[in-house]
Amino acid sequence: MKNESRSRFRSPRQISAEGDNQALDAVRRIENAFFDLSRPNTAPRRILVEKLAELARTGEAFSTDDLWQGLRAAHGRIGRATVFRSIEQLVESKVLDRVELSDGSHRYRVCGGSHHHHLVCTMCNRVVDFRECLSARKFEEIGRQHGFTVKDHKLTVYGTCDRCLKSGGK
Amino acid sequence: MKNESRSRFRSPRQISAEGDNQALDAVRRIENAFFDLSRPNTAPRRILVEKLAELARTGEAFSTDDLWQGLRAAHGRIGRATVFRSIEQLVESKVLDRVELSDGSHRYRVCGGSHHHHLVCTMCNRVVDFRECLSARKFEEIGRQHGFTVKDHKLTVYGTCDRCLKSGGK
DNA sequence: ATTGCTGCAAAACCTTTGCAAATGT
DNA sequence: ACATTTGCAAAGGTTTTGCAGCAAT
Repeated sequence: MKNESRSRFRSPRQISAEGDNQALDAVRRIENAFFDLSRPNTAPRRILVEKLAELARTGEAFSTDDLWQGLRAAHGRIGRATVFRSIEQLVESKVLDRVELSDGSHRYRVCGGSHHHHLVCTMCNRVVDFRECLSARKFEEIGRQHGFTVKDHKLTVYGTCDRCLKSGGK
Repeated sequence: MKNESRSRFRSPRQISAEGDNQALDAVRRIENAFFDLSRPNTAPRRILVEKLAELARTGEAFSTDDLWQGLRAAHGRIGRATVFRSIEQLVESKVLDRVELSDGSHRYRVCGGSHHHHLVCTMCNRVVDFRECLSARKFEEIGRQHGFTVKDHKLTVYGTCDRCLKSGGK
């Protein structure tokens, strides 16, 4: 079993300290989300936390199937249902974001704690965060104009990332 | 088997129509969308146009199943597949908008020709348009900051409409 | 006559559910 | 011991696909 030290994992290339902090923060938030909901610290959950921490570090977006494959590759014998149930809980706990791709399918992503939205490459499905948004006042105003009490919002921007542009428009 | 990202290109831009008679305009745009893609003016399509014109008038959001049920009630003998294929084409042609509800499911909606976004009631799933948005310059800037060429975006606001608020919290 | 659409049914896809067995506390 | 979670398999719901027949041009 792995001993969780605070030392850094080997990083393939230099990643900003901010990124590492975010990943560490993510681990804490993932663990909290699980422990808030229930007691048992089970093997599948430890593996999940480990995997999600890795995904938090790289910022990769993944499908439920990606995650399932990754988990069983790392540890075999993990049920699909467990993955679905965990993802559901973690989305609920605001640890994961559900991102809608341009084709209508979904990916998940370990999200930083603060307000942000997503920029999605329509070719490679890479997802990147950004912070720009309308002001809270603007949203209230939109609600007021139509008789709604605004609770939440989602802004997703679609485009092509420079990697894909370079590697031939296709 | 993997879910290969299907090459689904989004069509360029929407036509600025801004007409007040949105329903009539919608009929024209629906017909154009069909005729642009193919020649045959078939019975199912005429029924579809009729039904969609009605939905444009009421501004109602509908699921694929809603539409299928509505069509067969109105005319019987319409295949599910035909409905799916038509919706796909019409979304492609920017005649229909795909709206994501707060639970992740989708509804469709005949959209006005001009730029707009959606305000969704999380209780009754009513959908309303609004025009507020970030400026085009802002989107370009977001893209530039992350090395993306921005093509499109989607802003969805979730809340509770006053009807639902009045009729008890639930 | 040719071309492309349509309905049907089957297949594929993705997600949820039921339950016995395993696991953590 | 007890409560909860897990894995499995089956079910559920939705969307896609293959194809023979049909309709429009």
